[in-house]
Amino acid sequence: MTGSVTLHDVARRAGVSLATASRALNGSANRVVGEKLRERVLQAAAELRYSPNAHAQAMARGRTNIVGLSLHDIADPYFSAVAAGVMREAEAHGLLVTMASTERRPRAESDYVGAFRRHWASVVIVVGSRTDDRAATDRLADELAAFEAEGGRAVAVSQPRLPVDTISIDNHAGARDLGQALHDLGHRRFAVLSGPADLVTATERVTGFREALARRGGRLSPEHVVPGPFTRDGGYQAMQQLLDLSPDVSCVFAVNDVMAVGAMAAMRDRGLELPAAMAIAGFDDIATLRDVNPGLTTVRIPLEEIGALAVRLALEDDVERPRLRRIGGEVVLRASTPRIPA
Amino acid sequence: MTGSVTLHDVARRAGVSLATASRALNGSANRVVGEKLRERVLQAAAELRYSPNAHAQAMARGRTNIVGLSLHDIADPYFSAVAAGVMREAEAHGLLVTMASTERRPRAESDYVGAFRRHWASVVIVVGSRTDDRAATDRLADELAAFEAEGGRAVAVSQPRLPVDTISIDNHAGARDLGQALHDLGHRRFAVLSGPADLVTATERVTGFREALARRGGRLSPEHVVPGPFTRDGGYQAMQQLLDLSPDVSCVFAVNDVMAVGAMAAMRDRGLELPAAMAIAGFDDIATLRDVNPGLTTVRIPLEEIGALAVRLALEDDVERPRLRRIGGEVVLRASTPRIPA
DNA sequence: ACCTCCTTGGAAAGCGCTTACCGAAACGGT
DNA sequence: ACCGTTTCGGTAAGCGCTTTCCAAGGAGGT
Repeated sequence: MTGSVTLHDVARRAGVSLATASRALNGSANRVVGEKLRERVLQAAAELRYSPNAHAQAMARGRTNIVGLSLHDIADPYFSAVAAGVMREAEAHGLLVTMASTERRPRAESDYVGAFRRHWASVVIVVGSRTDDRAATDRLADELAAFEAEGGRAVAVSQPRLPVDTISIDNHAGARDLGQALHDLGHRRFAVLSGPADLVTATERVTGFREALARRGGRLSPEHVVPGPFTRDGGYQAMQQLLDLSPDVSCVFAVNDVMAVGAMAAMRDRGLELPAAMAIAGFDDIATLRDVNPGLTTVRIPLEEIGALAVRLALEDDVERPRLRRIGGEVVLRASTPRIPA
Repeated sequence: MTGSVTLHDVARRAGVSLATASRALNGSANRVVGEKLRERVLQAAAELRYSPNAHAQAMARGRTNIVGLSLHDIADPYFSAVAAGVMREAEAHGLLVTMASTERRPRAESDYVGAFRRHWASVVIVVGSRTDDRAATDRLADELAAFEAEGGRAVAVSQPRLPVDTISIDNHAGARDLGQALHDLGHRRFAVLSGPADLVTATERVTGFREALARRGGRLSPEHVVPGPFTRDGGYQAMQQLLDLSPDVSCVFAVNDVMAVGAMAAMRDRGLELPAAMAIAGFDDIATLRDVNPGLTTVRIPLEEIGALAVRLALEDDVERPRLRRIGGEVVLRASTPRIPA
């Protein structure tokens, strides 16, 4: 990096000192620069295409306007929706978002928080389901604590048990409501594509669903719970496995929309008619998937709003932390789960 | 920000000078620190949970490991796919990605490049279709030039006419190939949902498509070209408009997949059977939409690979710039465009 | 006319780090 | 035993900016 014009150059060209130039440019509080001088400085800056060095400013001021955002995979519409909310809100506050994809590697999350710490980010947001990996969670908790100890603000999304403000998606209640709604539609014989066993988000959805069935005297036999990756292909394969058992099932709950779409593809590839052959439901209400055919029954989570909320929580002053915000979901019934005639 | 431990603290605790501590920690080139001293420093750093201040390093080194990425809307799967590629490649090179959503505001792009410039980003990538807004394009070109003059590397994706390395998606050829393929399937009466008139990406796709028809002696009458926003809802509305004319059309080309899905929804809402009533094709081959029903015929663009390529181009040394890379698309025929019996 | 107070510009001290440059010690060759 | 080389630690000079402290000058009061 070379040839960049510094404040020094601006000051010289305007014939003033560095101090005056600095004050003229950021209109520093409780100090006023004379009108004509300020004019001169502004003009000089414009002529030179001066652009302040953010790092120098960060050093001198001791803080930055950076939001660090860590998520699993930006190509996943779940995360990109949250990211969109974060960015929208950050932009409204003049903050810049630095983002990292962990690709679900357990250690990456804490590594990235470390990177954000090194950058003196003012806010760090980690979004992504907690896993059972105890060591990784501890490391992350440590790193976040260190970050906050240095004056930063951290918010976790859907990762409870971290020592910071947390936005928790009520997977249990959402799945329970969904289960009840499906039961009310007349379904009795269920299967679940349950995702990875060590993903808390996935297991909460399974247990919530199971609870709903239990309440109504229903059942969910173990062979009807098929684990697999949390992805489209995971849903596809799990569904194939399920179909290989040719089970007596009228309705399948895939623990997220992307998996549900994979499952639908698997059914079609077997020549099964949807939704006649089997009803199917997902979770999340991913925007891009609202037009699949038949329309996918799901639980709507306000993902973008959650991202924005995370930023707002981080920016609030004079509150006691950590806080916990619980976000509920809303069942959305669509054509993929038709009513079963009594 | 306060209470952070500095290199000074580490040096003192290890009983060495700043220089030695610094050298021990980043194993600076051509200078070796004695084994036991290095050990001592590393241990002191670990004990204190030392985390170097990235801004101080940036200042002292005169460069950073930041990639600035500007795109229209991260929630749009097109952009999130490109972003995923950028992040994957950036991570492989130890770079951190700072991202900004312009929400399609013409000025935002240059503003953000300015912000990246202030941060001494080593790489800036701008992705998003160019519009006809001449003033905005000029400003952006200026800002990018200034950025490169200061030693940064910039890459534009699908925005030709910028004075930097450019990855250009061959919309024209892709749409032309698609048009030919559809013609070969037996379609003759076409309509196009053409997107915004000032979006070059959209207009290139329209003209490419039109060219294909012309070559085969086909036609595309003006009333069968319906403009509208580049979004799902834009596709929905444009399709409604088209259907209101109850035109004699057998195949509709929506200039991107998201619009095509909106168009499919509009058809369904009118009770039309897909694909029997009308064939439909899109563009991009968005991964999340590969499982819609009926499968959407489209032109596959390697979006993620394009993002990764952008980073690689920026990092290449000793090449003459600016360069232009043209990326072609590949027609993918699916069930949404059945063959018409002769 | 003198003094005080306020306004406003400048000098300089950092912010935390890297990296010449310098000097001391250790080593080997003769 | 002496001198020329290495080796390796320390000193200090920045990197570009903000901000405190100081000083100079002008306004206003008596």
